[in-house]
Amino acid sequence: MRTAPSARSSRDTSLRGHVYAWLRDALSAGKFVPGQKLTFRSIAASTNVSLTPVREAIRRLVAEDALEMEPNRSVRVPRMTVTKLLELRDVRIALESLATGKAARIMSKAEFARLQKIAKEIARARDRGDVATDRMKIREFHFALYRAANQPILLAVIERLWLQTGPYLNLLFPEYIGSGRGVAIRAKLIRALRARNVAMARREIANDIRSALSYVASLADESGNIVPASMPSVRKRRGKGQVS
Amino acid sequence: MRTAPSARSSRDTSLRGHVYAWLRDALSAGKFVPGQKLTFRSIAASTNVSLTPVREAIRRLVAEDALEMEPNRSVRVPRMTVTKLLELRDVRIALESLATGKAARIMSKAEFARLQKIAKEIARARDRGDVATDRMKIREFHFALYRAANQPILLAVIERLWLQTGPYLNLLFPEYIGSGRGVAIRAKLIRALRARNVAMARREIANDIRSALSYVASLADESGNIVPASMPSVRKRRGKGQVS
DNA sequence: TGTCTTGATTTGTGATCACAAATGTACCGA
DNA sequence: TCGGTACATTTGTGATCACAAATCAAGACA
Repeated sequence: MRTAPSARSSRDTSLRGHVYAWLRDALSAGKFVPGQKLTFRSIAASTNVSLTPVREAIRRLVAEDALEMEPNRSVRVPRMTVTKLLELRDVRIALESLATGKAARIMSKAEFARLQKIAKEIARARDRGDVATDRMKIREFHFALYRAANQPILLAVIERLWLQTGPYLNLLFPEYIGSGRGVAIRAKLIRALRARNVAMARREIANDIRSALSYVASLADESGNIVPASMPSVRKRRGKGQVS
Repeated sequence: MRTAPSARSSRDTSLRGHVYAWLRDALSAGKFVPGQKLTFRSIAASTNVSLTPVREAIRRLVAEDALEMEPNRSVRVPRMTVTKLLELRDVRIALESLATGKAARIMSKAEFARLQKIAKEIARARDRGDVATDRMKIREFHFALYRAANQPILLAVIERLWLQTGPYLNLLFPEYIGSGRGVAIRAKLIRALRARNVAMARREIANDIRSALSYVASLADESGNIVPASMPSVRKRRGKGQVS
């Protein structure tokens, strides 16, 4: 297996690293309600550690824009808006095109094969309706590609952006995913990579990101807010973290 | 005056914010030797605070890749290499071109004027050989432009990248700066912006970054390391943080 | 009923302490 | 002279405490 969601903090044995991973995974999985306030002590209780490591973990997430810290010094799960999502879309297109272009030039046969294999696994998971591994494999596909570019700084920036896009990619299921748009693009992408056609590879990855995130953006309500799927039966005590 | 180096942490009255700003400015100014190990207690002593806020400030810098944390849990000032610098160059080109393109579309007259004014101030500082304000104004010019793009996420990412490029831009003085290459590009850039010529504006900002950072990269020694200028008379006790 | 005030509680911040891992140093044997 | 071991010191980590700012909950008054 060895999924290793984040390549950078793999072997972090510290408590702070543990809390960080716990929070990051919870955020990615959409286990928090956007706008929800997180208190240090409640997280400390959930993870069975003292305040100290919790504080440092939260501070890191804040630095990565995965959490927001308000002037009144309370931390909240960021809300997603169309504006923000479209901005993330454009930044991701710029950076992931760059990474794809670099990868197209230097990828090895083994890396082509790995991509192909992951694409097959995505198709298989999709056939049996396994949304969880479908999502995981999509992420794996993208990062296998970007890692092949051999650009650690670029990779780190892209990882942070994915952390922000976080749970909202769940909204692609089942409609967008079912449309087969992603499959077609991925096929063309692999073909372009194999041919070392840099321009075409860049175009395809850009298409993939653009169509997916534009679709998610189209799901916004009238006030521009976007609510992630797979949420934990929304808390009764509304009003607290909601409209502000 | 009101320089406000980082728009995000402007009004941070906390001790941790103070330490963060202190460290960030010291890093940007090249007051630390690359590879130098920083101890929590020494920074706490320098800033007259306890370990707690120092730890959180350092953690933030680490998250922003402005400091490195080794597996043996010691934090060091990152060393710059040609490889890293060229990667930063390409990422910066991608993102700052994007920001410039957006800005070109929506900039107001007032913002054009502000850019023009800063360009004049750069020229004036240069005439009197004032390197310090020259550098500061160049930064101001770029960020006035990027801020005009009205893309907060993009701006935050760009800020982090500049933090990494940090003191190495000092190496542009006096040779590259004296070549007048930057001045010519900036003039064309402003013209393109005024004409709302997106493609040309993007091309010019890309040229600016590419030529500047490629020049810095050319200053690397035979082993690929790059040493910043304006350093504090290198510590006698070598061997500690040097070649490893 | 709605608004302001007052007091109780929650919550983030910073300092301090204890401890273990990492580092440095002196001493020993080959 | 070189390599390794034992001990002392430094240094990051995590827990705990004190405190002030923020938040909440009643109660008073209009």
